[in-house]
Amino acid sequence: MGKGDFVVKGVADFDVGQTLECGQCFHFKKIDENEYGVVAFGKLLHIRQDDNSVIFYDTSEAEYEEVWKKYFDLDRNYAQIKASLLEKDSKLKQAMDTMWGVRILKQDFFEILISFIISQNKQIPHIKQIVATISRKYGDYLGKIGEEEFFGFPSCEKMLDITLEDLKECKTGFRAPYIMDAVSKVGDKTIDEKILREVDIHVCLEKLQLIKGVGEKISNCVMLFGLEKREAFPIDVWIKRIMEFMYFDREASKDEIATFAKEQFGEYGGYAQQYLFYYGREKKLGK
DNA sequence: ATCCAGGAGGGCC
DNA sequence: GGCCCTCATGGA
Repeated sequence: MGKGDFVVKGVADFDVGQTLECGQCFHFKKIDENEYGVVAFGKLLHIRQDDNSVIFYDTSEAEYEEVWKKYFDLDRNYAQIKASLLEKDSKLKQAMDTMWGVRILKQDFFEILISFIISQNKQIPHIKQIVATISRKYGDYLGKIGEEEFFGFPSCEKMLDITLEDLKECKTGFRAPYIMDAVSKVGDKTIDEKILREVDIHVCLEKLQLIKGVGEKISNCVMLFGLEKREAFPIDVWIKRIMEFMYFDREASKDEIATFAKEQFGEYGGYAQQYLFYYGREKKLGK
């Protein structure tokens, strides 16, 4: 009764583990080595990779084309992106060669917005836990892989009914009123995804920061991971340390780093950021 | 135990 | 503008 498995062979510049574990996504569960359960856009995917062939379990070709190929950004030429970055900056080579299989996911705007509001002053495992709790309590049940149950992230409409107390029960702490504000502003179209996609990065940054608890860093994450603005360059504590270590050899302000990154990486800022973030964090650069 | 985590708001100067 | 404190919670 399954749709059958869909297998993609000969994929380049893609590693499912690296792509999911690099810190851009909080809604997945590792099943085994190179094998994951992933939730996105109200669907559950069971995926596994063996070298350059990727198995999408119980997935039709149509669903792959419509949903997962886009989600994993598989129709983009990363070899060209890497070459362009390297042409200007050979320092990226080691990070890029190590994290060669990272692709930037095209995730849902609303889920990314709420997830990165949650992310402030928290470690990645705990962010994942809170996203899972909110999904379990307020999202739709999507199925299970083994004993693990998966739930979709609730829509904005559904979250409009949630109270501050409900959110605090999900361990969101001082972020609860921030989430309430985001839900309300997306709900009444003060924040409109369609418009945000059309405007340039500076206007987008301003609009996103109308939400309480959303500053420059979270806005840049939302633009990069949820609005496909790949020039965005989020600067968090890690990227700050890594950039200081690799390019400044001294302390540098976030503004200074942002200006440098724009000049150095340009339209590929988001890709550079992701390779550097993941590599630097794994190697504990600058710590 | 104290410190810190993919930050941001608010008060102060 | 910059600097400092605080926010709720859990892991090292």
